[in-house]
Amino acid sequence: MSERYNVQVTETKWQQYWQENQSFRAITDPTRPKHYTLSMLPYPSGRIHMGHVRNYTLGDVVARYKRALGFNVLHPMGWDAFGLPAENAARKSNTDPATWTYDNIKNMKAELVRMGLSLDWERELATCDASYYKHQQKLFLDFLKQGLVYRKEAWANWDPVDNTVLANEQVIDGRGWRSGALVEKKLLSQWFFKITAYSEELLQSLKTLERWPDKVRLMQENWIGKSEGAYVQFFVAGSEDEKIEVFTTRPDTLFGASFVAISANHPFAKKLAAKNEKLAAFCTECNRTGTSIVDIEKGEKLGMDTGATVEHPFDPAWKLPVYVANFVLVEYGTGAIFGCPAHDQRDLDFARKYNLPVKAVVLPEGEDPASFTVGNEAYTGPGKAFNSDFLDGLNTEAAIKTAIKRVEEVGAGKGTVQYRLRDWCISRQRYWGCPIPIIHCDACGAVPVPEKDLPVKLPDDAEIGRPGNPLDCHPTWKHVNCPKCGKPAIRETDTCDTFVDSSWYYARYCSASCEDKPVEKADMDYWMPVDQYVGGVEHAILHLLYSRFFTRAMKACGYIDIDEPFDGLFTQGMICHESYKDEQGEWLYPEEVKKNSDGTAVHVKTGYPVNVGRVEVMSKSKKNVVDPGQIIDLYGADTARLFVLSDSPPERDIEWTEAGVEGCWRYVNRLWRCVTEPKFAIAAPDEAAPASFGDKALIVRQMTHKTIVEFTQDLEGFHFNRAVARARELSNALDELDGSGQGDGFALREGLEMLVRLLNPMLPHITEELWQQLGHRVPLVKSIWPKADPALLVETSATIAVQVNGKLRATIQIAKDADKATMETAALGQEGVKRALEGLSVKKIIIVPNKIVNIVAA
RNA sequence: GCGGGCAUGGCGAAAUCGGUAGACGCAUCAGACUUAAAAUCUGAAGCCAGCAAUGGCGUGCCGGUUCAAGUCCGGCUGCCCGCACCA
Repeated sequence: MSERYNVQVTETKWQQYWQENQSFRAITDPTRPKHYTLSMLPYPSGRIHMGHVRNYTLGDVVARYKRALGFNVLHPMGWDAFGLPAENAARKSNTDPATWTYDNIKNMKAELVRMGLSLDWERELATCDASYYKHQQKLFLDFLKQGLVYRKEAWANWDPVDNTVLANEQVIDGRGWRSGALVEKKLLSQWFFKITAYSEELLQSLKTLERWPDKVRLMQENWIGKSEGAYVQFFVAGSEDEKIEVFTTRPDTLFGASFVAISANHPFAKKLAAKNEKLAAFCTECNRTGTSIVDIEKGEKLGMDTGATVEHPFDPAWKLPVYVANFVLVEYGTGAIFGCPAHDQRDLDFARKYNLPVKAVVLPEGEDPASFTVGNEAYTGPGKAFNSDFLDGLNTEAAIKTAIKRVEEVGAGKGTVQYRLRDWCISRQRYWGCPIPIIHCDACGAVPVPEKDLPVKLPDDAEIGRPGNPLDCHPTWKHVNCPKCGKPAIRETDTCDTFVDSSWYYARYCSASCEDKPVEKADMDYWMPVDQYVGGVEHAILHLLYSRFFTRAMKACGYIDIDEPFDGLFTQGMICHESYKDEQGEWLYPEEVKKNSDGTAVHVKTGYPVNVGRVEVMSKSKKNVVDPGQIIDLYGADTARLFVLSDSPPERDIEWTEAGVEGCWRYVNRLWRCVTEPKFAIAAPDEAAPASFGDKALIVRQMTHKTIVEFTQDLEGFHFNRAVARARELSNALDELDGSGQGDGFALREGLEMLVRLLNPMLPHITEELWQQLGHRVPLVKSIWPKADPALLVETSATIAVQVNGKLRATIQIAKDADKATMETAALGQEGVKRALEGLSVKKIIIVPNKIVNIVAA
């Protein structure tokens, strides 16, 4: 009788072994094929959560599997360590963001180590470390030289009480989250990355990303939002040269125009507002809405007639009213649109509200031009132009071309391509971020910090608690001399958006120890691109798009030769959990809540009732998180890993429940017993296969080899839940052996060894231990992935379903590839089939070899 | 509002080439072992009717194509994610 499985001892033993042997150290070696497995780097919130466990387990399975296939695997980890939560925590507990962040990193690293991840910790980085961000500052300066960085005014959410810029997240129902003050929009001079320089390239290149999910490519395509159309100018009536330019994708509907709408921040609106108090008030009101698109799109569509009119480009005598509208954004297109209510729903709603004409100019197929009208639903589809002068009779596609041609002929605009994608504003008016390396001089303007002066370090004595930007308020930090003229000047006090930090970390891992430049070209050439990137689907657009831009920008600066950083992408589903709020509306952690059997819940300490909220994505801000550390304490890392791999496909969202972990724990123990306490003697490690096998042993061997093939396919295809199910099926099959048949001992050893080897990427600790118990000296971490014996994969018979009128009436066992006549005879001979055919005559028999016989009868 | 996705037993799911719906597991129930419990082992089970054999119904809803639909097509409904200053 061998001992009960001791998780702690085994897991610690192998974690030490890996560390002592540097089993996962990746060394640049151009003679070997490489595989770069990357999981998205975590934000150091303090503790790992189940989403991390899922993400890193998926990545680790890939890394370990690829290592077993013989690849030189790079599998690094780091910390996305700048950001708002550190400032908030600092404010709350009166510490500084750096201490809070580094403490969190220390704790979380210990937890990751306990998960048994095959990471190369030598390459660990933290984005808040000057040794990282000094290179980021260098990249900023390089991009600046390449013309990829510029400065312009942009709107920000402004809290007038706290004197601070608010993130969209900090704007709640139009008010600042702390002060409760009504949020205003404020124009600030900010830094931008010129991502739009690559709009077309970023769009076209999506086609080459074959190992990305279609949905992510589609989302990015829509985000870039290429549209073909025209700029059209509307001259302001009664003015010689003043005009409003609009962009439209539907110039074919110009004859259906009934108004022009401009943004509250359009120059023309500002000019009019200067002389019109009511209009000025309306414009101010428009600017109260937050900067997020959701607020604007969901809010009530409002407009105000400016009293000004413009001339229709095809008929100067035709005058259209000009409105200021809250849904027209100055940063999109030209900040102005023309409204064609009959063929655009938003324009129609607007027209109905303000009693503007609705004139149909596109006739849907099959409609009569005399009777076709638009009610409260705009017709946005294609058709034939009518009521449209020279466009009459043309289909939509031809009408668009003809309209553009005419617009160009009359000098009222030109055909163009437009993208929805906007340049990336990287300025943040916050402390805990990478300082932007610029010095503002009254005489010289914005002067780059000389490279020898990098890094521009954050001061460690900034006051976080006060209103306003801590860097700006710091007594000394921002005061420097201009590098150009030497006169007193002021440092840029904006820091970088944290998306900048995470846009190139994957490249830095490859050259983690390089001190004098961001990356080493030789490392880029060998390791990049990332072969398999794994992360949350919530990053499908921004992070991935920014990283794609960064790679191109780094290429422009000569750091790298590739365009696309991530060759393969897997987006895992998210982990959801119920959320809880106390009576004051404060979020509560699950462990603070006791659930009653009737679904209600109370606070553990106070006993007060708790509101049970929806099941939603686990997030720190909502506290609906579960601590994986406790799971590992109780059951060990292997069980926790198996749990997140079992049951649900990795791309799907899952709801965390306590149930299920126990089942995985039982399986881990069952595996242990199968090897350490076999029901009968298994063959010796080096024993040759017997000359022949009994029926059961043969079936088990076939199953073993089939499992190798299918398990491997499932790993390749990221179907880890199926792979787990197959491993369990093989376990069940091995249990059927009793040692009485010929070759049972051999079949059992073979099956157990394969099981242990296949499960190694998922359960790295226990499988190493069992492999050793099975008498092997070379650990699995240094072993090659198993291969199936083709002779054992040949199938000799098939199970055929027999249907009568599409309903299953019998199944038959028949030799594989039996001919149709044999199948038909066998099918008609079945009792169930005869019964179902009683009183009917056979009309037709459909036979699919090796699959089905369907008898159609009436 | 716009863009993207998902929907199968009490629960997580499998069936990705249109061909036996529910593999594998969780929870449940019954039995074995035990003084007892835990652990372990054996067995049952989609739902409805029936002692059973068996029959009917079943993949969110409505309709279509097909010998055959979870799978393909059209139209809904519900839920989830992203929307540019959360990371």
